[in-house]
Amino acid sequence: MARKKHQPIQPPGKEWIRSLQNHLLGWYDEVKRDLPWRKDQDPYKIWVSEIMLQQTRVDTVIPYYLRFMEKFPTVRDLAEADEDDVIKAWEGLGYYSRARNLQAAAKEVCERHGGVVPRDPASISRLKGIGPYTAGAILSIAYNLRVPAVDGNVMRVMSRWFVLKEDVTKVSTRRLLEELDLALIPEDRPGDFNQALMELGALVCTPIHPACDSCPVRQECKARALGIQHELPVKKKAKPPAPVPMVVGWIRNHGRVLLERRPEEGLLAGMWGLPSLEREGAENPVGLLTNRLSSLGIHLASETLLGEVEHVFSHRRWQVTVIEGEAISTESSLSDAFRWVKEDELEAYAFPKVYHKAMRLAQQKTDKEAAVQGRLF
DNA sequence: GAGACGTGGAG
DNA sequence: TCTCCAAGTCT
Repeated sequence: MARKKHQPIQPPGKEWIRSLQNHLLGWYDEVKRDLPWRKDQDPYKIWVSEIMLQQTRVDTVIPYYLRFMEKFPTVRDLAEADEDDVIKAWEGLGYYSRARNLQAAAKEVCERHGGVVPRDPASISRLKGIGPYTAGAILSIAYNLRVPAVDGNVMRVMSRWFVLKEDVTKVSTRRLLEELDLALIPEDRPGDFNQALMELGALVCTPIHPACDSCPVRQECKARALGIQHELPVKKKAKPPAPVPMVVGWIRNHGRVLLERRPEEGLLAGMWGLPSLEREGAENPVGLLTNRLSSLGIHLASETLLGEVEHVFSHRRWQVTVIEGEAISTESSLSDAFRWVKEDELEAYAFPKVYHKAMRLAQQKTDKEAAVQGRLF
């Protein structure tokens, strides 16, 4: 069969593997970080931590993880929770589909697996949000099964060990590395070995300035021997986020603020925010928003252009014009996507970052106005 | 395979 | 300011 051809890799010998395992595990035993999800091998805890850690730094995850485990200590607590509470616990972490998928998978585990995280690759991989890396991580760390868990750290470290110049953003490269990684995992400590590999990537074999001089496996590293560790891994550059002009409204009436729920699909799916819409570059943002609101039966007594905030997503750059307005009346019936909420009850909602920025701007300006008024009276 | 999907920190 | 990234998955 015609398979895509990869750069040939010398299969490592038994001696080399043995030495690598000893150096890496010895180092890990000495310096591994004392992380909250490393206190035991509860598969649920490992699972939650691995989902949170997807594309997210350890330091960012820790406080979220602690709060999440306090709120949802077992897979059953999570399965039975209100979705809004789960999303609220995820507020600010990003990639919110992770939270929805995690809860959906928790329900699945309770209904079809008796509340026990499945321990076979096929079953666990069927759960929402669990891909090849996370499946491998949970199975090896929680159940000590000998399976690869290849993430960005592992790909970086291994591409340096073996001077692999394949583009690591390709699926085929990840699969090649999984094969190679499997040959390296010791029989007795698969979970520790996988974690040690990632720990090395996080603490020593870093993307920019790898600390080769203090690396426990520097003798095993081919890139280091050739002095080309900085050139690896090879990775295709991501496109910069495209600018998108937006209008967002801070619309009030008798101490309440108008909220809008975003569509179930796409960016910030299903989350609450301020009423917002895309605009073409040249359009008048104030008119655009007031038109939209009046089509909902919401008419404004006054409106003010407050300013701009910017928020960068991984693939989009929102350039947000923030407008403040006072609604005349709110008695018309709103669709489910809209809701008037008292200002002191806003904290019950899970807002993505971009709306917090817009709200901060609005409240700053509003406070300033109030201060001026206060001086006048 | 390529693009969607968040956020914050570092250099 | 800008670029790259951080324990990826889904469509």
